Amino acid sequence: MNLFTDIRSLVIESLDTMVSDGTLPAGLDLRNVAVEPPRDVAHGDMATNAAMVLAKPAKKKPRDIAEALAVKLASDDRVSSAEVAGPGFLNLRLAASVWQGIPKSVLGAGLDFGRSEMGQGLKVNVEYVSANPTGPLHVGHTRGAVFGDALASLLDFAGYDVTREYYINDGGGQVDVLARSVYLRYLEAHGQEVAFPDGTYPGDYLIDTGKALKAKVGDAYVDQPEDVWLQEVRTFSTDAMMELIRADLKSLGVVMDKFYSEKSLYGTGRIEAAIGELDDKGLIYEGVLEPPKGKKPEDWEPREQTLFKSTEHGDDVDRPVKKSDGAWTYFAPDIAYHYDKVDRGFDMLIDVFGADHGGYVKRMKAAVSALSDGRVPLDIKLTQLVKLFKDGQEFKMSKRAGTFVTLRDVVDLVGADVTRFVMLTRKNDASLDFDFSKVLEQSKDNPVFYVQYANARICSTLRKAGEAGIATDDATLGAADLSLLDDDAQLSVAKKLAEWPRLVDIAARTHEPHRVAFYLYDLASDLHGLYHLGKSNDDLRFVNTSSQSATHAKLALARAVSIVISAGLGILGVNPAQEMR
RNA sequence: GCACCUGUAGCUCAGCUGGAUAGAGCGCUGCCCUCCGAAGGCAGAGGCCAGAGGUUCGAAUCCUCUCAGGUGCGCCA
Repeated sequence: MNLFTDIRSLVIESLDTMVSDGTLPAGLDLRNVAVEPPRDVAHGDMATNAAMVLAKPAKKKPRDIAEALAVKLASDDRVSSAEVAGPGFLNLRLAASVWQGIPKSVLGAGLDFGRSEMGQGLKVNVEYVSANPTGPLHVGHTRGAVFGDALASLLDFAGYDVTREYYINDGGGQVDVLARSVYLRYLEAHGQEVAFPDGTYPGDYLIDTGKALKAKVGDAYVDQPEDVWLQEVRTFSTDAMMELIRADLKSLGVVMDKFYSEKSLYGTGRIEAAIGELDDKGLIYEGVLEPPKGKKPEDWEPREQTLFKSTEHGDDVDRPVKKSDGAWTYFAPDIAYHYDKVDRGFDMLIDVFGADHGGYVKRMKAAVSALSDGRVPLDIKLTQLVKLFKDGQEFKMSKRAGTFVTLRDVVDLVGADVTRFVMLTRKNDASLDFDFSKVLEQSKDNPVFYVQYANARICSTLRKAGEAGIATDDATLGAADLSLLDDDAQLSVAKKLAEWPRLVDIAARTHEPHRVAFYLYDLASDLHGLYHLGKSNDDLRFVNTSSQSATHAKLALARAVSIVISAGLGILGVNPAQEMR
């Protein structure tokens, strides 16, 4: 249920009757008619812009439309008043019983309250992380992982059929580099002195992989030429790295539905098929690209390459799919991979990239647009960088300085819950400050704590009530007489709860899970405020033994808040704490 | 040079398919614990929404240009 869409339906129905009784002309476009919470609570519970939107096409004054509409709306039981205000807003106040019914709805639906049909079961593929399998995940990947995972959960909650996917870049030159690096560690495991030249990965994390290789093949590759061992060591190494990465992700609570290997595209004709598809559409040609103006590479030479005419689908320049030596560029398998996603029947694709891949967005969209004839939308979300702080001091990551921070470091230090929540307290396209000291602080300055604390408070209150002999199970609370919730402070919390389904729709539509985090903070704030009113007003104390029925009603409201916090945190992948320690 | 992202209170940031007097936290000032968790609450001060044009009933939001910061720009992925 979503009260805002319910009331919007009522507005639309009323407008329809106004059409049939001749107040409004037929054939009006009602799509821009909105029912929203007003910014200022003094304006009522909901406002509609219907009169202003329709004034011009209906050739009527907005206030005239609004007044006629007000009469219609006021006749509905749910509406207690409808007033024309400002330039033609219609401010609605809903009957207290509507708000009093919200906790009951929440208790009835449980964690599914707010679940939406918006997605209509459409198949969505969310691709995220997709880090090169050459080492452990670092902080930058962490943000992408959390963002993608929360977005996937959000879309699931909004009624989409979601697949979480990781694209393994195991087909390019960097896995050769990995294989050579592991080979050096392998030699080291055999007691040889090794040096790591430029173009190899000197990180300690490959020591174990080298030993594991030794355990598997013994000395079979020692002092052998590269063509003997490269292919096998490459497979062995990428498998090992993916095992590492899966474990890293798992420590964050991220579990993928599918890992898709780039390598699996080679030698199977799939790249050729994808490029062939583009060729059939007349989008592939041989040509020479202009050098970028103002930043000409020093070794620039005009060379003929196979190009994709991405400019026909919104890109700025055409992009090479083959190198001048005839080998595929990295773009070609990416095209094939996205072609495969389209082929698997997804209705919508989402890619989550780091901001440093921003230059890649237009060509990828162009490719999907071309391959699906514009049928399948691709949204690419870029996650901006994470700046690390300790005690307010920024420190830069540097492998050389030993301040390279991995995902695992972060999770070990502050925990998966804190990591996830903090990563979502900023819009994806804004950079994020992550202060190791601050995120562990137990104060309202720390939103993770603040939201957790609200839930813990409710759980504590319910526990206390139970100890006082008051039944606190959901069935009892759901049957409470909620008309006893008649204070404005209580009703405004119920109103905030009623916004949850609407927020889910907005966040899912905009692909912005951070909205959930901000909503939860607001809800927590309302709860804390209401809680404190109980300090000075016994009637507002959740547990007040002088009236058992009122206590049940108030606990129903509190429990409903707890349920929505739990559901919201669930989307973010954060555990709702029952108590603070 | 071009593309993308960002610019909102002293600081860090929200701001709904364009809506009414632009919000929150920190910091600052002043209050509130015999009582459900004060790890909290209430109130106050603080704004040219980077700047300039435009679109319209109405713009922080959409369009154009300018400025500032970030990211990237064939044969790396």
